[in-house]
Amino acid sequence: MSFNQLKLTNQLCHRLYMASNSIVRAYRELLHALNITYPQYVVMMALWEQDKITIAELLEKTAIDGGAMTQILKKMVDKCLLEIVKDHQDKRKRLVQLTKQGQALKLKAVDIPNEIGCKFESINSEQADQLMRLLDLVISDLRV
Amino acid sequence: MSFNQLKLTNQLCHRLYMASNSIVRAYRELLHALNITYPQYVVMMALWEQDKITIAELLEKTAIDGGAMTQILKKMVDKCLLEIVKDHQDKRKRLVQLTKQGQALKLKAVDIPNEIGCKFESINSEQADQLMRLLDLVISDLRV
DNA sequence: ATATGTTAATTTGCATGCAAAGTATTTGCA
DNA sequence: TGCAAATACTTTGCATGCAAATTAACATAT
Repeated sequence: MSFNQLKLTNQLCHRLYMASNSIVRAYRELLHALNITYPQYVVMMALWEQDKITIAELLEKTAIDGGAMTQILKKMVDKCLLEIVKDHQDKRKRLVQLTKQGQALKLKAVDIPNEIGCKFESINSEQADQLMRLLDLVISDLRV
Repeated sequence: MSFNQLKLTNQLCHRLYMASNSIVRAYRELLHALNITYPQYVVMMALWEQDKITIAELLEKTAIDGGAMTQILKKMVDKCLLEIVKDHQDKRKRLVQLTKQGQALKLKAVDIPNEIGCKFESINSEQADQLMRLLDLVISDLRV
């Protein structure tokens, strides 16, 4: 691998780091009205799609760290967005379930994707698609 | 914008979030031997390229948050990797300068880019280049 | 049936990322 | 000259991300 490519890889990683921070910052602004953070929004998205799933399934869907998830869910319970109930089949497991408030928040969040989409002025549908495919390669390569 | 594209944008953001976390995790492993974190490595990269610059310039180069930078530099001073000296021209400014140890670490870090590069098995040079260009668009669009 | 290993979650400790408030300095302008 | 606005940083408080250690509950092999 050439020197230039080595430098490219380093720069690529730095760009990914910058882009991710930018994304979270952009969402922060929009989510402020809903009083949730980006990781909390990701959790809500997962639950709006499929409610009453185990924490393990939620971890799988969101790719959020397990240790962080415990804290995040705790805060969301405090906000009355969801509740955590025991699984009587397997007492190790716990099920995450939206409250009425949590379900209702979906309506308030309906414009978020559009508002985020509007920020991507210079990226068209094909580029977004391509970017997504490339990111999947990165994620897949880095998965041990 | 169609529903599918809205969903795509959301997924794109999530992928960026996942990819960035994966990158930092991958570096963590490699940087463990050097006893520094990824943001600290980014600071070192900037200083190896140009030493004795102001904190503002370092913020510009690294895209690290100002509040975080103060803490990061403090830890790096504790590790004797760099020192912070006053700028006599403008007493508001402070200059960041590598110590001998900080300079010497460059040699130990010489293989890092290659080791990271090796992890990207399924991405060739052109794809990396393209990914970088797309990320620049994202970063640019999200910059207020 | 019991010891061992595996799973599902939580806890802890450390390092950011970021907004907002605070502290010096320096500039710019009336 | 004098003072408000702009700069360059630091501090504080809150929310993760992650590794490592723990706890509780299943699974399995012997």
